[in-house]
Amino acid sequence: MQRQGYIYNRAAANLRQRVSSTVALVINDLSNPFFAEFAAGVDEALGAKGFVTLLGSSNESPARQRQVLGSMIEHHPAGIILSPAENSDIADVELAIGRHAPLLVFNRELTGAPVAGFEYDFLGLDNRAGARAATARLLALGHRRIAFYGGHASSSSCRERRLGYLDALAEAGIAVEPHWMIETAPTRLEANAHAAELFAADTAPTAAVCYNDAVALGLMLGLARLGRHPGVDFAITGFDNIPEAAVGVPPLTTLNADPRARGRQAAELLLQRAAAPSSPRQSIIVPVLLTERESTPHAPSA
Amino acid sequence: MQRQGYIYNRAAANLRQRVSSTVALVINDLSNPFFAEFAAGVDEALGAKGFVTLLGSSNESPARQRQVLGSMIEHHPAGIILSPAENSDIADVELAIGRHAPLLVFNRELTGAPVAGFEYDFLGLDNRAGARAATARLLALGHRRIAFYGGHASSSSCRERRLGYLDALAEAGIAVEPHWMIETAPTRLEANAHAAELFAADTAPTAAVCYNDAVALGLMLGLARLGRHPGVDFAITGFDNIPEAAVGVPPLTTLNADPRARGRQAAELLLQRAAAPSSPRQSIIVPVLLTERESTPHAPSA
DNA sequence: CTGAAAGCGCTTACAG
DNA sequence: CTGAAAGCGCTTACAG
Repeated sequence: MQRQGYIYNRAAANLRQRVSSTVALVINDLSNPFFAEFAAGVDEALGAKGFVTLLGSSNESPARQRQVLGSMIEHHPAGIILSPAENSDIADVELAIGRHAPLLVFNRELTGAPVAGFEYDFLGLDNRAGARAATARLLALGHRRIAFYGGHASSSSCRERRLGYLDALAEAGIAVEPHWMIETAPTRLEANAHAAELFAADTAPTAAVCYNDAVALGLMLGLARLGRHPGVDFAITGFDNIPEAAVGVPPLTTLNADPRARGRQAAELLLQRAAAPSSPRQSIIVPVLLTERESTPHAPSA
Repeated sequence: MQRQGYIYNRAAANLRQRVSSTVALVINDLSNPFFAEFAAGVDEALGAKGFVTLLGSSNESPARQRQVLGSMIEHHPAGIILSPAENSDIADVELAIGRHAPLLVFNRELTGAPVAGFEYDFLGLDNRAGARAATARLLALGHRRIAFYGGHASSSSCRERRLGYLDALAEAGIAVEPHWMIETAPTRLEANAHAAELFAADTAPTAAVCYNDAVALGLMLGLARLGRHPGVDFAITGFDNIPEAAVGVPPLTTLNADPRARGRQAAELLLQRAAAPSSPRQSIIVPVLLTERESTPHAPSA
């Protein structure tokens, strides 16, 4: 049959059968290893089920995201997996895709008021419980002055992680000093630059729960610059468990989000949803587990 | 028109018009930042021209790559951008996609004998000239014992980079000691583990040209473990200029491959090709420029 | 059971 | 210039 170079035309078949063999994947930032791993996981699971991934990238721009979604929806995908750009509105997304394909939102909640009749599934990390576990571990190691370092409070994941941190401190009966909560862009560079703020007052922390691994690695550099020794006289935890975390100096204690597994999970949830469009929407919050490495020494006995 | 939720069916339009608005992108390893950036660049440029990216991932497996290409080709893309898995054969690729879509190969040459009538464009980096420039710079800084560190000699990019290194040393009239060429997997972890091999003989190098940035960053950790101080008593260069290179300790002198720009370039080349299917095939080798940072001190004056 | 016809949602070439 | 018909490559429901 195909010895003469015949190639099956799946688009024609899909048109006739009124089904789709594609799934759209729209990512806020492919150059972030966390999302790149997620995309790899999605593609892996979709490929295994015979689906092809339509890739789109929003670069954290809601305008670009709208455009990309609009272009994707014209290919009538079986579903859409969206890791939203910061500050992307429910109403915007609804406008772009209508109700023509099931939507799975990953990692961040959409902002704005719900739109009547527009529903979607959600897959996210248990940011609050994760940050709480990291903070609790530092408390168990004897730390009493613990900072929450990095991230933008405008992002839902940062707010949730801060809550978990506050939960743990409140439970231990510790009042948080204002200068223990330091806001930075969630990048290595910015985290490096703000390290000195931790030591601006005399109730300086002996440990920091960082917003994510990039921030934690940046803070390590910043501390070294200030003559401190992370993993020796200062304890640091991260969030995500990116590959660099294990090979940092010192190796970083962090929360394991396993983005590749999340990608596979997202793909499977979406395909289930596509098969059962009217069953109730789900919101799945995945627990994240602490992976202990050498960056979290005991508190100084002083 | 679309107030009532009408959505244009581009697949039907493509079928009727006998054109395609998709391009397939098959990547060997999305979790490598270099390729993730490349993918982001491709998607960006394709999106701007109204094309949608079909994403596939081979995970460095030629078998999986064949399968992915087969599944992509059924969607009749306007073209295929392939960053091949290691050891993927021309004949294999031809079998999977036939001559139904123009092919652009990125970064690595396909292996095996050419297949008559099966042609493709190629976009790659000037590995040889790049490595040569890095080596020449180390020579200019006074280094005389320079290693080539990391990478698998079975990969064409590693062989090419080694040739550039040898070019520069030969030009300077320096004979290479066997233990100056150390093979490791191209990862941070492996590069870290083999650092001691540099100092196994008494003609130990004072500098190393590394296969890529991951290897260079790993080697830095390994040197620190051995009580050496990269950027002070040992010079290191990388290859790629991944984001981590600029924020390492010390910041890494490296060759700027700008994968995102390569992605945009690949997309544009492919669309040109799709518009002019019969013009002669091109092989474009992009120069890579040295970005100097603090990891390359002068040779010790001893 | 086999084979010709109708139809998915578009676009285009052709008749009125 | 407008409107109905044909056709892209498939699948499916129906006639023989």
